[in-house]
This record gives sequence, structure tokens and C-alpha cells, in this order.
Amino acid sequence: MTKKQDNILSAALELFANEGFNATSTNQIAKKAGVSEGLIFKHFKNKKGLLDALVRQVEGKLGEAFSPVIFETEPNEIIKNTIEIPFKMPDADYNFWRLQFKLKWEVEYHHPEKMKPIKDKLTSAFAELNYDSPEMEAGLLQHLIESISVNILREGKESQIAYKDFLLEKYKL
Amino acid sequence: MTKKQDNILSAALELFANEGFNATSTNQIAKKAGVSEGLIFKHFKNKKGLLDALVRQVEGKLGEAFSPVIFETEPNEIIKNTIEIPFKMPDADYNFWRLQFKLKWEVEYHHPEKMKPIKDKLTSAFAELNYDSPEMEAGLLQHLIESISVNILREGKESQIAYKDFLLEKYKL
Amino acid sequence: MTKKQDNILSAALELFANEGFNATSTNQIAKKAGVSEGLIFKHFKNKKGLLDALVRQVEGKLGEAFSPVIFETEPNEIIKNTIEIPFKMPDADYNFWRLQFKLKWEVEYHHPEKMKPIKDKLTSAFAELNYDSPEMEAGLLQHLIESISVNILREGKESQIAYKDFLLEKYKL
Amino acid sequence: MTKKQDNILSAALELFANEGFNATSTNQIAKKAGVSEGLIFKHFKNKKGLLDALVRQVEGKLGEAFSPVIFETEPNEIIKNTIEIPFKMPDADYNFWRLQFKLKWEVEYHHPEKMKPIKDKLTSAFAELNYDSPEMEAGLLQHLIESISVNILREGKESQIAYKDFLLEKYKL
DNA sequence: TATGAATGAGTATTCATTCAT
DNA sequence: GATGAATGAATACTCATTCAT
Repeated sequence: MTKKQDNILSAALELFANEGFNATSTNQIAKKAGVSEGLIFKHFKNKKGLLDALVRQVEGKLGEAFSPVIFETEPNEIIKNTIEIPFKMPDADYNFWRLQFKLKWEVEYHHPEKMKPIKDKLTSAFAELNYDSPEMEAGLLQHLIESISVNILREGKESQIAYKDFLLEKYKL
Repeated sequence: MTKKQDNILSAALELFANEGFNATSTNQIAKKAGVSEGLIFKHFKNKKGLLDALVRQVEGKLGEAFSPVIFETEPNEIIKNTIEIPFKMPDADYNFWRLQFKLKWEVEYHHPEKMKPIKDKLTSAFAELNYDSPEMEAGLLQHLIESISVNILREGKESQIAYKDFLLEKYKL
Repeated sequence: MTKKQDNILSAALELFANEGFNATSTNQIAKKAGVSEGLIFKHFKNKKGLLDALVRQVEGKLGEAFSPVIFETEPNEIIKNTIEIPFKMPDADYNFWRLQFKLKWEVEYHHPEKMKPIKDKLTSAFAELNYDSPEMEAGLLQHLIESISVNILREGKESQIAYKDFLLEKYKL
Repeated sequence: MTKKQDNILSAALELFANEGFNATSTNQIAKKAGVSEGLIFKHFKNKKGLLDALVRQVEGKLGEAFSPVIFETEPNEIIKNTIEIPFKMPDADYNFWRLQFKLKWEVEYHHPEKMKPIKDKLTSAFAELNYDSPEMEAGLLQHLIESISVNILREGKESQIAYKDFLLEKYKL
């Protein structure tokens, strides 16, 4: 991965995440990255290939963000760590997350199973804690953190911070 | 409003809602509407004007959907009706809702205050029912119905129907 | 000639004279004239027909302007009246003249013979006054008044007024 | 400056000079230049940019044509060289001149000060030769050569050649 | 690896014009 | 006489992509 390749990826991330994939031209990316337009195609074959490369990076970030839940075993900690996910999102990663959420609305990139491991973890956590409908509880919490994440990306962490304590208390954590 | 004007709006709604605003060409709209491309511009000035016309329609639908909450006075009914909003969305209106949610990601069309009346209604309902933090409770429920709505639009009503009863029970309705 | 027909002609004159024939759209004309676009075509068949109608009017103005020369018999008066033509152009007729000069550059409307009667009159005037080369003298004076006219249309009468007296003196009038 | 860039400029010059700026489409230019339409915009940004590039070339030609006047010091030679300007215009440069005169009628390109150096030179020449009103004389001669130039461009050099000797004699050169 | 020239298909939009009312 | 809906062809311009260097 050369310096210029990296420039291209950063430029594309910022533009795709904020303007959208279709609304961004390869010309804009090249200019922002300070490279020739041709180079984008040398490295990433086509515009879609550039998006694919970014999506792979996004998946890495998702893994990082989810790991405190995935590798936890204590049920209360699983729930607590899930609630904390959106609030621990590093500011520098906002564009990765924005891209991830934006792509949910572009058919070919919507993979609902990405959240599956979290859901499963939560389900077994709620089961272990003897909740009546562990799967429903897991789904509900997942809905909540998705919606909170979306709102953080749009309006900043402070706008949602109150929900963190409120939820921790609700789940008696 | 002539027949052809209406055709244009329907075609544009379907395409904007499913493919996205930028990904849809005026040529596609004209073809789907069975009119000449020029007519779009005679009636709506430009592509953006066409979107604006649709957004005005979307706002009408939003009003309709929210009215069972807005005009209700009994607190339990307010909460119940809020939970039911996404499940009462007529199938024929899906594209209006899809457009509404998609536009949230396009800066100039994101108006968070659209949901404000619902939030206020919920807050006073929870207050009347003596919940400890009525505003937080209102926010949480609002997050939930937003996330459920999004998922219904992507995967259909059945995928989320279980949450309706689960929530009604949770709030003892 | 109805009121609306007249509005169309005035609007077209102003636009053609100032923006140019090609740079003016029938839509602009209709708007400025306060009529529907269709009406232009009812009355004038097409955009070219509208120009033709104006050109006919222009020719009338030209006749008016030239008549003090054409119907004069005294040679010194002929020369004097020729020199005065551009300075007697009524301000209200500027657009007619502007159109006339602009059209010189659009091939199909350039009719050099329009100035012929003036040239002939001048030639015989200079002959009668025993100038050595009456035709050359006539041509030269014609060149001068053309150039002066053009400059008046572009920069106003005051910018050229000094030439009037200078020329009158030169020709001892 | 690549070969194709040059082709575009030549094609545009011929078309702009003869058909006019507005009457010429970028498609026509591309075809005549034997390039893709897109290339015009890569090199010149937009149609106006192409015109600007030509105008810069025109200014060069103007400089060339004026230099025998500007760099002359002997007053009679200054006048003689001025009279000869339109007759020395190389046939190959006609389109540059045609464009120059045509643009005088398009507001944003009319720069009357372009002729100022010639006028000044003539004024001092006539002053040195003790004419009564050197500035008026200069203005008159300038008017004449402008009008003669315009007529040469429209009807060819031969149509005006007689004026050259007539003027040289008039000014006793 | 990197550039910049070049393209062909496509984009939103405008145009002069027709026609039913 | 007058309108406004409607069109098909054209317009200036952009796009993702290729290729010679």
C-alpha cells in the first residue's frame, strides 16, 4: 500500500461517506487525493473496486468495535459493552461508520448478518440472566444502539450521551 | 395537476425511493412515466424541484401517520398508537417512507424537528403515567420505532411484527 | 396588429438587438411580452418570421432616417444632412439601429445595397461641387457615418458629438 | 499544446468567426476538429473558456498588426502605416479579425481601449504635422480604418483597395 | 508507479415548435 | 385570438474508464 493509494482511499472515504457513492466523481477523488484520475483505476480497477476496498476497511472497524462484546463472557458485561459501542466510536472513525450506514440504503451492500454475532451474544446473555424473551430483548437493544449510532453520526455524541446512563440503569448495570 | 404530471411524480417516487436521487436519471423517470424528458422540466423546473414536490407529499403522509398520536389524549393510547405507527404504514406508502428515510442521509433534507411533536406527546404521556424520566422514555421509544420502521422498509412487516406485541406488553398496554 | 402582437415585437426587438438573435429564446420573448409562447408562433409562424417582421420595421426606420438626404437637391444640404443622420437618430430607435448593425454580421441579412441610395446622392453632390473624385469622397463619408453610428450605439451620442461640427467645418457647411 | 488542442482552436475560430459564438455548438466544433466533444471541456473548461483562449490569440494578432504604427516615430510614416493596416491583414488571419469585430457586439468582450495606442500615436503625429485639431483628425482616421476593415472582411480587399491610394494622397503621403 | 490525453456514453436542461382546447 | 400541455431534437457539460508514454 503506497502513500498515494492511501490518499485515494482517504479521499474516497470522506467523499463517499458525506456526499454518497453516486454523488462523488472519480475526478473529485483524484483532486482531493492529489493524484491523477488514471491512478485510481490502476490501483482499484474501477470506482466500485474503490468502494469495495473501503468496505473491507469498514468491516475491520466493525470487528474492532464489536470485539468487547464478542469476546466477553459475563452476561452483564456483554450488555454493558453493547450499550457502550456507539459511545466508544473514535471520532476519527466517523466516516467509516457513516459509510456503513449509508450503504445500508444501497441494495447490494446491505448485509444484515453483520450484526448477527452481536445479536446472538446478547440473546444468550439475556437468557443467562433469565429474561423471559431473550431474543426479543436482544433485538430491542440492537434496535436501540443502531438508532443511537445513527443519531450520533448526525448530531454528535453529546446529543445521545444521556441515553447511555439511562440504559445502563435500565438494565441494572 | 394533469395526468402526466402525476405519472412523473409516481415514477420519480419509485425511482428516488429505491435507487436514490443521484442514481436516478431524468431519462429513466421520463421513460417510466411515459412522457418526454422535457415535460419534467416544464412542470418541475429541474430535478431538484421534482424531489421537492415529492417531499411535500411525503410530509402529508407523515402527518397522516402521526395523527393518531397527535390527536390522542389518553396517555396509554398515545404510547400504543406510537408503537403501532410503523405497522399501520399502508404498503402503498412504502416508497414515501423509504424516500423519507433515505433523505435523512442527504444533508439538506434532514429535518430532525419533524419528529418533535411525537416526542413531546410521548413525553407528556410518560409524565402523566408517572415514569421517572419521561423525556428519556420518550426518546427511547422514538428510537425504537424509528429503527423498527427502517427494518420494515428493508425486510417487510413480518420481520418486525413480533416487536409490536412485545412492546405493547412491555408498556402494559 | 393587436396589442399582444405589438408586445411580442417590442420584446423581441429589445432582446434581439441586445442579446442577439441566437442568444434569445422564444421563451424569454414570451415572458417579456407577457404572452404565451404559442402565440408567437400563431402570429409569426416561427422565430425567423418574427425577425423578418422586425427587419421590415427596421427598413422603415432606415427610410425615415435617410429621407432628408434622399429628397434633398441642394448638394451642400445633401452632405450636411448625411453628416447629421447619426446624430438625429431618436433615442427610442436605438434598438432598431442596433439590430440593423448586428444583423450585418449574420450572413443572410446583410444587404449592402441598403446604403446605395445615400452613396449615389452623395456622389452626385460631390460631383456637382466639383470634387476631384466624387465617388471616392462619397464612399469615405459613408464609411465615416457608419463608424460614427456604430460608436454612438455603443457609447452614446455625446461620445461622438464633436465629430459633427468637425465634419461640417471640414466640408465647409 | 497538443495537436488536438490546436485542432480544436482552429475549428472553433473558423466557426465562431463565421457563424457566431452562440450559433456554434460544441458538437460542431468537435466534429470539425476531429475530436470527442469531451476533450474540448478537458482542455478549455467550457465553451466560454475556448472563446477566451481564442481572444488571447486575437490580441496577439492585433499587436502584430499595430506594431508598424506603434514603433514608428516619423509622423508621416505613422499615418501611412495606419492606413495600410487593413490592407496588410494576411488572408490567413481574416478569421481572427472577423472574430474581433464580431465580439464588439457581444458586450463582455468589447474593449474600446484596445485601439487607444493607435489613436494616441496618430494624435501626436497630426500634432507634429501642425494640423489644427490633431485629436479629431486622429479619431476620424481611426473611424475610417475601422470601417474599411469591416468592409474588407465582408467583401474582400479589392472592394476597398481604391481607398488606400485615395487616403494616402489625401494625407499627402 | 504514475501521468495526462483522449473517449463514448450519459447527464440535466433548453429549445423551437405543435396541437388540443 | 390565446393558452398551456406536450414533444423530439439539440445543448453544454460530466462521467467512468482506457491507453500510450
